[in-house]
Amino acid sequence: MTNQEIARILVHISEILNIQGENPFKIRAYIKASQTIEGLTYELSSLEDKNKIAKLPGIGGGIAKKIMELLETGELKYYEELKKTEYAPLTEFLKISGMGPKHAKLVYDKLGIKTVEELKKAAEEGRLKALHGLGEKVEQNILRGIQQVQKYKERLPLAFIYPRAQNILEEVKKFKEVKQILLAGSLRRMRETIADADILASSDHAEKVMEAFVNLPQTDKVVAKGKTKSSIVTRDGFQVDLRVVPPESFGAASHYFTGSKAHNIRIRSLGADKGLKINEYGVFKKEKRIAGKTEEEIFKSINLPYIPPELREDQGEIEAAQNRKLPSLIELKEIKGDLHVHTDWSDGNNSIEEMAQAAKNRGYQYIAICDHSPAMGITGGLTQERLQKQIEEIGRLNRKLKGFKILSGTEVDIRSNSQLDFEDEILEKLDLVVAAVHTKFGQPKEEMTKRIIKAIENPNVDIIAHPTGRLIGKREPYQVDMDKIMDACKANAKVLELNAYPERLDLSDIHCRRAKEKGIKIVISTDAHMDIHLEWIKFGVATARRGWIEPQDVLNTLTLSQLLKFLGR
DNA sequence: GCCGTTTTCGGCCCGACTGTTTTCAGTCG
Repeated sequence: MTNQEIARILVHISEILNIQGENPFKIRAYIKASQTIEGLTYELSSLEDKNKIAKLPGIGGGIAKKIMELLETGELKYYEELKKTEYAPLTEFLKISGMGPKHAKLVYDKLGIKTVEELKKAAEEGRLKALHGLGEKVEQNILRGIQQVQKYKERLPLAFIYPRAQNILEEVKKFKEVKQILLAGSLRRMRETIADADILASSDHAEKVMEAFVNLPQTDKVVAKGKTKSSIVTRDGFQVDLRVVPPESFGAASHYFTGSKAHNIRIRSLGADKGLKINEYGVFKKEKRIAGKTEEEIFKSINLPYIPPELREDQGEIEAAQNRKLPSLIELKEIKGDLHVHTDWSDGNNSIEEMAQAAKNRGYQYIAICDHSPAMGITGGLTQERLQKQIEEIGRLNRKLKGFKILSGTEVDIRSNSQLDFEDEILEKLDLVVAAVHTKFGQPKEEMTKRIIKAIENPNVDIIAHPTGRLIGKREPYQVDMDKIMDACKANAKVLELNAYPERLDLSDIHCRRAKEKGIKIVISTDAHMDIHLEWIKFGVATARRGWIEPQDVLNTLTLSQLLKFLGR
């Protein structure tokens, strides 16, 4: 059983307990345990010493025992029993915005409603508002919530929300009452998917800002409007929350509004240990505010160095900060080139020269042209002859360009029989070889793992592109043993790509962290099919930062001469 | 259910907004 599956079961347990009205701290314990497991860089099933499970943060004897039962038998009696209880079906209701455990229990207890369909019908017929504690408004909210769930099932990709949220931020920034402003929440932490956008601003006239905010042209619906906090749904169909605090609280509020929730709980509880109350307005000793203007002040009040937003998941960053062992994360400005881009020679939209110029304009020293190989017929993959021609063309362009280098490369297909789609004779002539799986995703884990390892072992291959093949929200990763892949990379001094294409982000943050632990280099590449796609590098860097990656872990932080030396051609 | 050089029992982060209420419960982050 995978970590993902175990985590999902623990969350489901917490949801059932929640509706049953169990102790909230017990419910939180299951959620915390699930988060710990989701953040692990290794599979629990591969753990030799299962006694270590109970030593994981937030996991004690009780949950550890349950996890072991899941690992050993594939089942958990406690969970199976829980699923048979009458409230178990109601967890579906918790996905509906505005509906929590209390309302879920209420509609079941009083009306016997246990499916979303029945709930919708009852709301339409006006039977919910008759219940004690519910009214007209709640009934309408539930109806709207059901429609939302049906319309927007999943969280949206970071790269979709980010520019749109940035647009709204720019609009709000124009209000003259606004002093400071930033994107907060999971957007600031750069999670790969986003449920809603959080924006934080400081002002001495919060109510005026609220008024202007809900009247933005982007607003489709106003979900909530208060004195300091409002929520809208944009025409693009995602929710934006704006919170306004006084300028002297901006740092405290930035920290609070950035989260994660688990990180905040730890920080506030560390404050409480020192007799300090930490909230979004500041750090308070008794009634007296002792900090709050900047985020640094908040961390300092509990003797911690600044923790970058991307690390704030309570996945070890607080301990690392306490021990002064925080990584110095890679930054966008340290990227010196893009080592996986396409051109109009295959399925890209721009010429080699245009891509090179765009890279040069970004301040890069180099770019690697990696068009597809023949097996990728639909992409206009290059034949061996055309690849030879492309090498010559790149040579011509390089003589023309000053202070910039175009590397000739390929994204060669790893065929299902594990053969590469080009002969070694031509691969040898290239500056860089990126290999990738594009077909037969359904292969059994063993075969797929062997298939990729064979490519890693080819001396001409430098990089494995998008190593798990996932498309966020669209396609699950193919079955592959990433531990074995990483070990093969280590043994052969090969590099794993973090593909920054918005729907890929593959390697994931967790895999990055694993790769770092194993001492494997990664390369952050955009897989750009247009010059403007080079911009996506920022989402790749963000994902790497979430994976605790430092500049020395990343191939394309090398200068051109260092890179050529590394490639050794 | 977890956790602990104050503790193995008694704590467990903190506040805004909404709606249905006559002072607060529920939801959300």
